[in-house]
Formats: sequence, structure tokens, C-alpha cells
Amino acid sequence: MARRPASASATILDIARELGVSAMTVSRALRGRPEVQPRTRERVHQVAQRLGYRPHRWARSLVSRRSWIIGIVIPDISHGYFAEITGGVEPVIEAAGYDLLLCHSRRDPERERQEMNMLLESRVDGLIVASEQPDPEFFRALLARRTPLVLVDRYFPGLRLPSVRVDDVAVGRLATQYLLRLGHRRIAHLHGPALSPSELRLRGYRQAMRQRRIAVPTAWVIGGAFDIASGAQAMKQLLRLRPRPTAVFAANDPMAFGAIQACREADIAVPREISIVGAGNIEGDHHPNPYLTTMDWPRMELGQQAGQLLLKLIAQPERALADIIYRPALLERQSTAPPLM
Amino acid sequence: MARRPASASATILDIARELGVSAMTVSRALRGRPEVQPRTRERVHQVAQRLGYRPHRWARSLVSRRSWIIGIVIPDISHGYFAEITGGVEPVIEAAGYDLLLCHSRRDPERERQEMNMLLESRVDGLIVASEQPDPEFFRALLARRTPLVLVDRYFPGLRLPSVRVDDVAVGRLATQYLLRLGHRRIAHLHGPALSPSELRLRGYRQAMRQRRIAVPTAWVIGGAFDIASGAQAMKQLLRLRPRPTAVFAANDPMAFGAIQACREADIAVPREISIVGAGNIEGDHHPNPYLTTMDWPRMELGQQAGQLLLKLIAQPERALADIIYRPALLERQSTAPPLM
DNA sequence: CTGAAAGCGCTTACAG
DNA sequence: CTGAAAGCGCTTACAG
Repeated sequence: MARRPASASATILDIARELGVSAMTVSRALRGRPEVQPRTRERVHQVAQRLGYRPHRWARSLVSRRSWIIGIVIPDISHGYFAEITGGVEPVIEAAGYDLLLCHSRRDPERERQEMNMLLESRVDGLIVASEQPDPEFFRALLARRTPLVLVDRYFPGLRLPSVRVDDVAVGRLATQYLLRLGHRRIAHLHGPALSPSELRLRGYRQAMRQRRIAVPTAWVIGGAFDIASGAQAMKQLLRLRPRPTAVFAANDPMAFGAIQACREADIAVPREISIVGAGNIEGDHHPNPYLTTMDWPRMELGQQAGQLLLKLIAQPERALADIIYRPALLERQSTAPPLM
Repeated sequence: MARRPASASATILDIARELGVSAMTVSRALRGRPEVQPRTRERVHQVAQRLGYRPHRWARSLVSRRSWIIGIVIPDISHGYFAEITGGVEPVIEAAGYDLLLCHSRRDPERERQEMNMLLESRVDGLIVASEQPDPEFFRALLARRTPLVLVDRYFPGLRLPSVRVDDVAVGRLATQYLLRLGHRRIAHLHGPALSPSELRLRGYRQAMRQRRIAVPTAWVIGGAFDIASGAQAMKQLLRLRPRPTAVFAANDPMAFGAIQACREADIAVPREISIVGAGNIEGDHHPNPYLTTMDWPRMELGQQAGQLLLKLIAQPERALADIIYRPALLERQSTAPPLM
């Protein structure tokens, strides 16, 4: 009777012994299977309640070969953009009976791989990843495991992994075309890290400039890390150029915030002296001054679609699924204006 | 040979069979136990690598009776305050070999209980919780399970659960005393939800007012939900009062942001016409205009201490642990000034 | 409607 | 240094 320590939780067998039935009957009753007599089921639940019984999730998943867990790996939990995507995934997969295991890589590719390995060792039933891997090697190796996996926000050209994202080339092109329409010519670009969104937004920027036959000097494209600090840093460099750019397309909103901050510190008026466009629309309720003009697309929906795609993939692992690519839209606010004459 | 489907992962037995050794030897080699011959170990690792072997975390924890997982439940992942606390917990428990399972209640007590139950069924080795339960019943029932648990940011008077938090009475008292020192008398309070931080900050506010023999009319204390929207809503009510309060202590920073927003919309200058103090110092890099005067305490350290307390509790479950209570400090910035004469 | 048997993938505890 | 046995808590698959 007292072989286990007092602190150990009750098992299905404890309940079975108390009632003089088999473990199977208890198991069935607890899962609400119809084959159990209503009276038996009632008694099982009563004893379970009294003993504070909790099913052992891992014992269950070990034998049923399903963990009912979806893993999600994002770069940063406190980043509004990824929080919104996660907020979209959650209800979709929870409605299907899964729990979400949320991990963040803190923008460290090595840590991301560790988290992914942890999730694989946890035998998650599926994965949603906004990867920070600069190259696709890790994911290529993963393909052999056949763990259902959906990429979100980013993707790897050439890898057969379904992805849900925005059309990043369009993000760069539309932002730049808008600045051109305002009359700007000296348009710089704050480039992000070596991930598909940065690379494609840069490509869109270059496309728009080329269409207007504007040559882009090397100094107009400055790299950053998708965060406020590097945006400010990059902007400081741009402000030293002569002639100075009159407009900047920043690869994402945090970098745009940093850019505005740098301008403020240098006493350069936004948008009067310099226009700034971001991407991602993540300000939420904290509008900086001036409100940022930015590229917008539905983050919550991105997460929902990623969740649904993953559920399909879990149901039919061999099915070929098309990428889902959202169209971005310009959100014109107060950080942009025509150039000074 | 081909009894399992092709997609199933390799097991310890697959490796053992390939090498003609026992599963035990493989298990020991994989865990880096010293009893294994270096050559055997090497071969085990090679085969494991080739088969893409990943240990099955739950099979392992089922038998070793440790999950090596710490669960953390916070109200909101995208809230900077809780993100910082989580950021403090993580390195501490990871250094001890645990992984963090991060859950958020979305400020819904019912959902919080579901998440907690999920974590208990996952047999986490310990729990850190910033609870949204309005009453302690759920946690009282939990005590019998003896799962090591540390409360963070909040606590339940009367329950023997260790907690790591700020001295919330001091938060309210110091903020209010500061406004009094500036010369304010009509000081209102934006109260939060029915959780220990709100209740205690309110108590501190009342203490400070009583010390100065200032009666607090009912209309000066308005309830909110710790978020921007309810802060703005509450502020609108305050602005209708005659005579109008000249200062406001908001129970947390989001409510203070909302209050500033409401003032801006009503064309009332902060801090010239009305002073506003928040609590929590969560602005990060998004400083609203004007920068918020607020109460500050170390969030990251709060998380670290919670992690360390939990590790102690896991090592010695019966040990009685004292609460850790941080002292808050005033962070004087630009949203406060003496009242107009 | 109920149960005995087998086993999920691993480790503990013991024997050699 | 290596292994056979037993078992963690549960469910699957079969038999009655």
C-alpha cells in the first residue's frame, strides 16, 4: 500500500484497486469512452476526484504515440510581431486538441537548434518555426524525420517545407515606390539580418529603384539586426552622408523606431527633413512621435493559417502543401512627407 | 526489421541490435556514463548519429520520475514586465539542467487553471506562477500535490507558498508621497484588478494620504484592468471631476500610458496640468511623450530569485522558505511636476 | 460491458 | 565493463 512515497500522484491502478475493477475500465471511464457503464464511470470519477488523480500525460503519449503537443519556435516572445502570430496559432491548434509548447531562440541560431532538438526529443506532433538559421542545413537534415513542420514569416528557398508569410519583395517594393511617388530620390535602406524577409525586402527596394533608373550607392544600404539599437546605429551613419538621403525604408519597425530616435537626437525633423517607412506595423498602442508610416499585413491570420496548414500536414503527412503568401499594404501615417525643395 | 513505419524514430534498441550490444550499454553510452568502454561509446555515438537517434524524453522521464521541466505561467507573454521576469528565470533553471515550459493565461483565471492542470499532467518538476486567480482556492487544493511551486509578482496571504515580489505597499506609498512632496493634494488612483499588487498598492496610496490627513473621496479611486484601454477609460472619468485631481498614481505603467493618452485627447497637458506616476518601469525603448515617471524594481532579478528559490524547493521539498521582497524606487522623469497655483 | 496480456522507450537496481 | 529482469503509467488490440 505504501510503497510509493506520499508525494507520488495517484495512478489509474490506485483507482482500480479501490473500486475492485481493472485498470482498463478506469482508463476507459476517464477518457469518457461509451463502453463503460454509467454507474461505473460515475464511481471512477468520484474516486479520481478524491485522490486528486491527474492522468500522466507522457505515459499516455508513450503508448498512444501522440504527444498532442505542437511546438512553436519564435525569435523573441516579447516582440509584438511574433506575439501576434503566436496568438493566431494558439486557438486554432487548441481547438484541435493540441497544446502549444512555446520556445524562443532569442535570435540565436545555435539556441534555436537546441530548442528544436528539445522539441523533437519531446516528440511534438508538429512544429511551427520562425527560424533564425542563416542557412537551411539544419532544416534539410530535419526533413528525414518527417515531423510535420510549417515555417512562418521566413522560409528557405529550395527546401520543401510549407511556409506562411508575407510577400517580402512586395513589402520592399511598395514601401520604396511610395517614397518615390512622394518625390524622393535619395532613398536609403536599413537592411536586416541574413534571413529571407530582409533579403527579399532589399530585393524589392532595389527593384523599385532600378525601375526609376536610380543607382543605389553602396553607402545607402546599411545592415542591422532587426532591433531598435541597430536601427539607431545605422541611421547615424546615414546622417553623415553628403548629400544626405531624404528618405529611409527600414526593413522592420524596430529599426525604424531606432532611426527616428537617432534623428531626434541629431535634431533632424521627421518627416520634414527625412521620411521614414517601417515594416510590420507592430507599434500597438505605443505610438512614438511621429506615428510611423509602415507596411502592414495580418499577423494574427498568418498564425492561424500556419496552424491550419500544420493540422493538415499532421492529418496527411505526405501531402504537398502550397505556401500561403499574404499581400502587404501601405499604412500611411506621419513619419513620411515629400522632400524639401 | 520493418515492423515499425518508416517514419518512426530510431530507438536505443535499434542501435543496440546494430552493434550487437545490450540496450543498457547503449543507454549508458548515450548518457555519457563512465562505465562504458571508450571504443564502445564511440561506436554507439556513430550509429546514433547515422540513424538520427533522439532520446525519447518522456520514456526517459517516465522511468526516472523526473521531467526536467519547469513550468511558468504568466498573464501575458507580450507584456514587457513578464517577459523580463521570464528572462530572469530562464538562465537560472537552464543552468541547472531544466527546460522551461512557458504558458500564458491571457489574464483569464479559468484558462490559467487549465494551463496549470496541463503542466501538472505533464509532471513538471516545479512551477513558477504569476497568478491571476482572484481567490486562493485553486492553489490551496494544489498544496496537497506537493509540486514545488513559487509565486512571482503576486501572492496569496495565508497560503504557505513562497513568493518573490516587490513590496507593493511601498510602491503605492512612495509614489503617493512623492506626489504629495511636489505639492499635490487632489491625488487620484487608478486601481487594478483584484490581485495582490493592486490591493497593496491601493493600501500604500491610502496610507500616504491618511498620514497627511487628506480624505480620499470615493470618486478618486477608479478600477481598471492593468491595461492601456482601461487606464484611458478611467482617466476620462477622472477628468470630469470638479475640482479636477492634479495628480494620478496609476497602479501600473500600461494604465499610466492610457491615462496620458486620455489627457492628450482631452487636450490637457501632462505634466503641466496633471501629473501621472506609473509603476513597473516597462516602457523599454518606446518612450511615450512625456517620459513616464514610475516606480521601479528589478524584474530580471525577480525572475532569477524565483528560479533559485524553486531549485531549492526541488532539492528540499519540505524546507520552509522565506518570501523575497524587493524594495521599489522612484524613477523621476517627465510626467510629473508641481501643481499649478 | 469488462479484463488479461503485451508493450510504448527508456532507466533503475541488481547480478556477474 | 556488460547485461537480463523488472517496471514507470498508461493504451492498444484482442478475447470473452
